[in-house]
Amino acid sequence: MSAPPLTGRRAEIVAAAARIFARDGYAAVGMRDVAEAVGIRGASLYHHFASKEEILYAVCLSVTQEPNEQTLPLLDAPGTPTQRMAALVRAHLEHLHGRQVEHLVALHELAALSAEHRAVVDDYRRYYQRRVRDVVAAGMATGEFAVPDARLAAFAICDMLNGFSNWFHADRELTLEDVVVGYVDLIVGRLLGSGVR
Amino acid sequence: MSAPPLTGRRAEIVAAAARIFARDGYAAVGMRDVAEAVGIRGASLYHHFASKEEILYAVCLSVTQEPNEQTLPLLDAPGTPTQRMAALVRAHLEHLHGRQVEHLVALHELAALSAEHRAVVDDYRRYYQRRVRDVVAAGMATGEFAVPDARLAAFAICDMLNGFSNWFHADRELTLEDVVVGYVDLIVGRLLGSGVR
DNA sequence: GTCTATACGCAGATAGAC
DNA sequence: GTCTATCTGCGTATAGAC
Repeated sequence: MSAPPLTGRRAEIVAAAARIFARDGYAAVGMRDVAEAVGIRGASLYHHFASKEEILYAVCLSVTQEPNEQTLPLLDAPGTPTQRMAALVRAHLEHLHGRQVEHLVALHELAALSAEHRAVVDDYRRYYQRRVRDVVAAGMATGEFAVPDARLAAFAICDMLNGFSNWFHADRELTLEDVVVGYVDLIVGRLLGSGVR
Repeated sequence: MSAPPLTGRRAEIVAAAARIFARDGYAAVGMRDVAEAVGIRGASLYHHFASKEEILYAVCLSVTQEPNEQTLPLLDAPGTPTQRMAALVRAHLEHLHGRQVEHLVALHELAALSAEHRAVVDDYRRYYQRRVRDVVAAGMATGEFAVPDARLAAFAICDMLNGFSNWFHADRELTLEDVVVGYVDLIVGRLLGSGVR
């Protein structure tokens, strides 16, 4: 069902491409640029990928398929909605931090995917959002969360989390841990919280 | 200092281009496509704009320069930080709603701008974010806002607001007014609020 | 698996008439 | 201000040797 994990040369190409796509924009990057970054010639890339778009697709999958398979299970673990949401926020931010350039590409270049690939990526994103909404609703049912509308809260939470990739720079004032602790508090403690701190 | 307002044919071209760029992605759209949408031939566009990138720049300015000039003054109006922030949230969402396709383009296609134009747009965005952070800090000083870090709260707020363009569809369950009321509550009442409702 | 060489289509931009 | 006609360069992708 899901794509095999990337290994060896393919993984190398995808990593290099993500970095360059994120910096210069997908359209401005040539196959020769990607090839140069891994020390081969442009034509050799076609031994590993059928097209430039296939490389972009692999980049996008690494930040949509992976979180669905690795982060979402936290929502099925034992614990209250409050605890599960806090675990999700932490894991989500830590994952984005490890794949920041890939995520930047996925945020900005979805339009360059083929219709088929775009649909796959969109499905992953929609499902993730749906699961977030479901935990919010679960917390509303237990009385832990005091928000009036789970849909709106889920949009707010996902936008906050994903926005991270756009502004975080490891070399500035804030550390990853600062953001994780701060966002767990903002999201679980304040945005959703019932006021009982 | 600021660009003259768009009028007549130029405005028509920018509006049509924004719609098509938002739907198909800047790179996938040809000058001939933009021209067709306003009922002229591709070459005729060059009477109005020097290049395709200049059209994109005009689109981006309409959702960065405009909010800075029209929405930010609300932060200088009389009233408490709570009141001023609530006014900003409403005005921001209403502005985005009126320029949704332009904003989608600005969110996704910044990489296609020239370095000079990109710098101008980035400056507008940074300044807006800075002003939001300053109101948050002002509310912290008066004790109205109970967040521990103004920077983090400002990122959260801006990402929530701007994310709106990505998911709002006028023909779905939520109306613009639903979102405005809901987000004023989430941001001013809950995220920032001191608990006194 | 990587190379050299090249095909070739597309899209941005120009020239110049009306 | 808009047109027709055209140039031109660039970048994906292929062919085929090593």
